[in-house]
Amino acid sequence: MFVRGLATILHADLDSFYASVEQRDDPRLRGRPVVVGGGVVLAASYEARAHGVRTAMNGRQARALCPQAIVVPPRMAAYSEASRRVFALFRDTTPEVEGLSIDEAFLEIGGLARIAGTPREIAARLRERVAREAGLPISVGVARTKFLAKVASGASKPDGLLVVDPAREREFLHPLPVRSLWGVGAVTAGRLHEVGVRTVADVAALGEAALVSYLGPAAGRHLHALAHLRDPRPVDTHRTRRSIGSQRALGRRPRTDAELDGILASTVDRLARRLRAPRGSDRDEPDETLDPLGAAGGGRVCRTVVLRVRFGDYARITRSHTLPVATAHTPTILSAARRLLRDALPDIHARGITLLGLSLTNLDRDDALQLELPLDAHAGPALDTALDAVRSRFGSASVGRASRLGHDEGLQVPLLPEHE
DNA sequence: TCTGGGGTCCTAGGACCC
DNA sequence: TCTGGGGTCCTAGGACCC
Repeated sequence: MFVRGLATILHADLDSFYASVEQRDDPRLRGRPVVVGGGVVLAASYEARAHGVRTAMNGRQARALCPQAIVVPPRMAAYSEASRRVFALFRDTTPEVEGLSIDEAFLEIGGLARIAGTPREIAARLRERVAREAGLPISVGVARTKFLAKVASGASKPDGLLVVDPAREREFLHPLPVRSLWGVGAVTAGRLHEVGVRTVADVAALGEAALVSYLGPAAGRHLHALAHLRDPRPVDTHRTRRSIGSQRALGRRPRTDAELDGILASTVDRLARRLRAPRGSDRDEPDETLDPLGAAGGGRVCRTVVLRVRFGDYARITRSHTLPVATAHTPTILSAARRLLRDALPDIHARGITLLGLSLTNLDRDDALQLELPLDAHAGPALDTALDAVRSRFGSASVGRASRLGHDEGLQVPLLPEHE
């Protein structure tokens, strides 16, 4: 019997996901080193990892480390389908699922004790179902907080289960290297190493003010809290996508302006289609994992267009433009993207270009009601009245991000009906 | 180590407003 | 007219994650 308020968050993480799908679908690959992706390693099976092959490593290096590796091209559609199947099992475990990526999610399992057993039993049953019904190995961590659950699933890999006893959190976490703190990458780890901080215990021994002075207010406070086992973030089932983007590496050879324009136009076309499509419908993006409203919702609109360029020397820049009104109209987005590219052309001519990309951000739902509110004492009551009206029609509604309508003209506030 | 592709969040400065 | 404080939005860059 477990006590509510102790171990209640489950982090589930499929093991070398793409490679596992390949081994599942082709028995000849089982037990053998498999590398997905030729130019760059997108995923490596544990047999390949044993030879030092790692994700994001370049293909040549991977083949040098493990000549016997079987290299297969990625099959994104198969991975999306596998992800959908596994997420259905997550949602069958608990309605409170927060997808983090195609192969990873948090599940809130507090409150399930009566009907489903202890956290360990729930986790073991989930792992067994994913193995049997999706044919994939999955590692699961269970703990009192998101962060500890994630560290636990990582520590249990591959194909493991680790439940962190709330009485032993400190002894589990403190010996780990700082790099295992969520948000500490190569740069932050280097900065901490400079001041002699190597383990989570070292971080915990530092005052919050010292961490803030090394790393800035957000990162400093965040790390201080994590090292002291504080992580109040709840499992958020309503996360929605904040941007969509696409980029293409171009190699080193020179490109004509016309070529770049063609790449830009096809990128805009693809992104605008993804924007307009009902969420959860596009093949290589299991959006519904991040957006449970996806199936019911309409399309989206964007307000900001971001051009991404990597020059011949691999230095990167971004250039962005925010439109006066949100849109999913291909020609509108394309003309904004073209203006950004045109302004970057002199630099591109001088330095060469090795990557061109575009992101669309400031996303909203296109069925949001754009409510215009005065900037005065009537705004609050007017918003309440409008929310009541939307809720009486749709059942429930939430308030989106407000934006200003010029100087003194008021606020524009999207009201998002929540179907069902 | 000669470097993919998809994302998230934070910071900092300038413009502008009250 | 000058000065100050507080706030938002936009842009650019950077760190980090899978």
